[in-house]
Amino acid sequence: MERSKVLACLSALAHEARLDLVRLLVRRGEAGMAAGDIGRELGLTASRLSFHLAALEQAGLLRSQRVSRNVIYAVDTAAIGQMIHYLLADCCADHPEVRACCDGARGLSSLSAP
Amino acid sequence: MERSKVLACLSALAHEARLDLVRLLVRRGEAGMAAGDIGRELGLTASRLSFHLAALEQAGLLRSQRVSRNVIYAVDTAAIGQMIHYLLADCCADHPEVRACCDGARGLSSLSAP
DNA sequence: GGTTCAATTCAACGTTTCATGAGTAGTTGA
DNA sequence: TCAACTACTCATGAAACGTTGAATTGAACC
Repeated sequence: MERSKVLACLSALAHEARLDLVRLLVRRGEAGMAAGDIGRELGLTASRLSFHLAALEQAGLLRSQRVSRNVIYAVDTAAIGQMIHYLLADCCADHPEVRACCDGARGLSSLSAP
Repeated sequence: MERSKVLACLSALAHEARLDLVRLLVRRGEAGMAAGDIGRELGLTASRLSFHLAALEQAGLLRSQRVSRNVIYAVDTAAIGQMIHYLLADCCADHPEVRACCDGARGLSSLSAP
């Protein structure tokens, strides 16, 4: 994944509502979810929802598909994975401690400090 | 790592100059780097540098230490790891494809498309 | 004490982002 | 075609962000 796209993804994820959106949609998997259902689930107004969905889709984190009246949204799990891969490999140069914290739970420095 | 802190980290990283800062400092490791040297390396003015360093430090991604006239900055690798861990585990519910893309290189959807 | 270097803080400005509500476009079924 | 429904777009104002240059603080050296 290119640098500019990673920045777009980070920017898109750096918002409470959009992190909730991704969290919800990841759990729905490939099947995805209709925009209206998402709005009801998360308590977002139609325009706010549309705004945030568009931001995530433009960043490449979501895909949408019209099905009759509804528009079904689903996460692009590969895009999320690639973004994280960029952070780990390119940005952090596969730093072992970053990997450890990422794979494990807390990280070495948290363990060494009481 | 808490949700609000993850949002702060994402927000801090979603900027070109700050991603460069982290990339540079990760490669310096524990030793870190003086603010002036960072500015020369990345071609940032003093106030811009200071602004971005403060943003990263406030998000908990950097630590600073005054040494004589200089202020030495170093990344908190555990914090980066924990942020990524949150994205993988909490936000993406340890989705296998996200993990695969993150550990591997490209991800399944990129492989299936030519 | 005074000077110099390093780094931060501050105010100002323009830009971008966000939330809201109203209005618009596309789809369905009678 | 019409009404009902779903989802999107637009205009507005408020808030946050990013850049700049000047002023300030802190430490070291004469």
